[in-house]
Amino acid sequence: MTFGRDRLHGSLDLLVLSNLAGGPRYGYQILASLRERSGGRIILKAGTLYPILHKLERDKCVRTWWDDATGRDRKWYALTERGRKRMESRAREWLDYAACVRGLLGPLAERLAPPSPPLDAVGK
Amino acid sequence: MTFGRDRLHGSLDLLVLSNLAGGPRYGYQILASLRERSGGRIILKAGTLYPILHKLERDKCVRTWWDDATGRDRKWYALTERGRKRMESRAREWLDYAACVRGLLGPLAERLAPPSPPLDAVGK
DNA sequence: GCGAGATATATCGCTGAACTAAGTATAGCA
DNA sequence: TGCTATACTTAGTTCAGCGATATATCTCGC
Repeated sequence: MTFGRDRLHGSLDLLVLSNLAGGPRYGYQILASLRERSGGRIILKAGTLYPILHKLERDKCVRTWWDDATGRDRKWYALTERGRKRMESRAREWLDYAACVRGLLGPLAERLAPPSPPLDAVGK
Repeated sequence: MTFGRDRLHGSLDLLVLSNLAGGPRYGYQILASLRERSGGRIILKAGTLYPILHKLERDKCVRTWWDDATGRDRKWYALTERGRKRMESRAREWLDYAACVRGLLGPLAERLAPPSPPLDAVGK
């Protein structure tokens, strides 16, 4: 199942920021990285990603430069200190909200819970 | 901290459905219930809730009736079987997405993780 | 008995994040 | 020579949640 607009809403910039936390990347690479690392469930369109990157750049959360050394013109993005801070606060908020929803779902969450701890060794 | 529009987006109907899973409620009661059970962090406005309830009603996910026995005119909402099914599928999707994001955040999530299992008895 | 504030529901218009769609341009391969 | 993948950009659309506003009743203090 691929996650749509409703699911992604409000967490996309966090996903992009955290993706850049692994080191500088160029746009197209971020698309592929998110697709792969999500198991093909987060498929961003270019028209969705680039405006986000432009905004992060405007906000000085990423620093950018062009590189055409490989023949291909690529625009690279690297997280700034400001970007790292924003990532952390956005992550904190997101995790907090997720915990809150889980709490509200209560037993329903327990029952459907499978995927959260992938290191669940407790035999059923 | 109260969660804003970006956080709530796409999970509000799930929250409403799951709130109704505890038994029939009327609109104003749902507002109060969500506010309290979230520790004051999910504050819905009437103008947000009622359109959601109307849509759930149109979709036959809730059954409704008016009751003025107490003097107050109240419109009660009860989950239908169809609504219960939608709640489950929406919950499954949400939990799945949350797990996916957690996975993408990786060590960042571990580091900021505190709130997720409130029943954490494992001594530190 | 009268105003203030809580209770209770409804609707309209706005905002902005994410999407669609379309465009530009080059590399590599059949 | 075209087709596909790579790589970035921008203009226009959609629609969920929000703010503002309207209506009406109940309760409490004064």
